[in-house]
Amino acid sequence: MPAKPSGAPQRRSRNTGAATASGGPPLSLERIIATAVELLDTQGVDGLSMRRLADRLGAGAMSLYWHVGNKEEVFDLALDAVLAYHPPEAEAHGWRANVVHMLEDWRAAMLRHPWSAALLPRRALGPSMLGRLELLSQTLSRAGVADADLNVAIWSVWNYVMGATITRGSFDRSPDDLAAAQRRLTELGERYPSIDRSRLLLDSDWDGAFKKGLDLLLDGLTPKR
Amino acid sequence: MPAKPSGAPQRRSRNTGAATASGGPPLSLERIIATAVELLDTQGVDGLSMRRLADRLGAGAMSLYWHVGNKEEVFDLALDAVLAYHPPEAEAHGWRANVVHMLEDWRAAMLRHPWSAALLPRRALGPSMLGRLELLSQTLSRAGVADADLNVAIWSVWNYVMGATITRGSFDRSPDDLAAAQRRLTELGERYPSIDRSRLLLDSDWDGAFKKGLDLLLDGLTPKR
DNA sequence: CGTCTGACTCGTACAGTGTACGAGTGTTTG
DNA sequence: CAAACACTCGTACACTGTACGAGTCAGACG
Repeated sequence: MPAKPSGAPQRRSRNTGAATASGGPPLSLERIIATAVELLDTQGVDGLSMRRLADRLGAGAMSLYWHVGNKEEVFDLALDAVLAYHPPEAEAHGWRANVVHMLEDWRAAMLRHPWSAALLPRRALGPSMLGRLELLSQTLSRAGVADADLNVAIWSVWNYVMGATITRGSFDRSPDDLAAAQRRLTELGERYPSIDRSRLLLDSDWDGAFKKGLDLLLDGLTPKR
Repeated sequence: MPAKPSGAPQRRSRNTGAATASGGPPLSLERIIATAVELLDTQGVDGLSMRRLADRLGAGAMSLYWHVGNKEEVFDLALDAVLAYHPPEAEAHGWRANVVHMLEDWRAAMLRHPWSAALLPRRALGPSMLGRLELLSQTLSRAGVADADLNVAIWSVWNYVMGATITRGSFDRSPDDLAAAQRRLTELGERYPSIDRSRLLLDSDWDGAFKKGLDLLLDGLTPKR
């Protein structure tokens, strides 16, 4: 029996210097995840296959499975890596600025890595997301939101950002798709006149709308001062 | 040359009565999509393969490709089928009730078909979604939202529902997963004290929180009366 | 009647996928 | 030295989406 208990994969990565067959740097969980993120950024969700990932690492496909239980875990870890939050060290701008910073950082991270929006609904909450939730929870609580309203407040803000990011992410497609959308929209002008008139899908100031809506929400959720 | 121009797949479905090899009812786009939804409901996103779908229809796998361009299109059509909105015929409850009804119906549909949340971020807006957007746009506009604020209002509400549904969807997992989550959460109580204290992930009254948050948003977005 | 055209079905084949299995390597420990 | 460990990886298998082309049948046209 070699090792590899499937119940709790170990991923110790002591990495005592053994290089891969092609002489590249040794495999490690960090390197695997970093390369996975790279691959996802350049090729999208469907572009990530275990073989391609291994190739980029100069390793055999099955070598990955020593460090990782299965492909899903690669997705989980890549997602979590990309969503990690490092709050700014010097801050005294008040609770609201902190919350807004964290949420905008979240949104920015997901837009920087568009595949994350497609992955998020499938995966459970990883440490990064839990950390953000915890921060949100603490900050709102400290801002004076009553315990009875806290959960509503947290989820409202959370959901808003989640939805805004996912919606937004589904709109920056390739120029081809964009041209097609333009064509289709004018053709559909009669069927969807109000959407057409407001140029909802075309001219929307996403970032501005995001910020405005968030402000409104926070105004409504926290005790007025 | 048989036919089948790949540029614009035809899917006419004249269906002159030719039955499938196994004697079942003939293939048609409607039957394919309905069965696809069935399969997605019972087996999830990964459970839908062209071969399985064809088997359920009593047809050969490649027969599907006469009616459908590729697998992605099956996803698109299934998603759109599930998200179609049929507003109640008799309504005079005012604009707000109409908006709320449509949004709750949307949320209910997505929770009834959990795979839809995973699919939505990947696909463009289909007719059903556009129809809902159009309705939302018209209703808010008629309710007195100024043109300048209209897009912000639409997207805020939209994003809220989207996020709420996706978040919520990622929490009703199998009993196994739920037990595991419970175990993990108490273990993580020290790392995420505020989440733990508020029992944010466990006891949350999702439906109540959804409605409250939505009310708050609508209050903030529409002219006060 | 024969032939033709188009609608539709489907068997085969191919390249690609995730990963189970087990043999291999080199290092550390007893 | 031997045994245990940490790790790598080639082969194999079941399964995927779908390109290709042959096959079936209904109705139209001569």
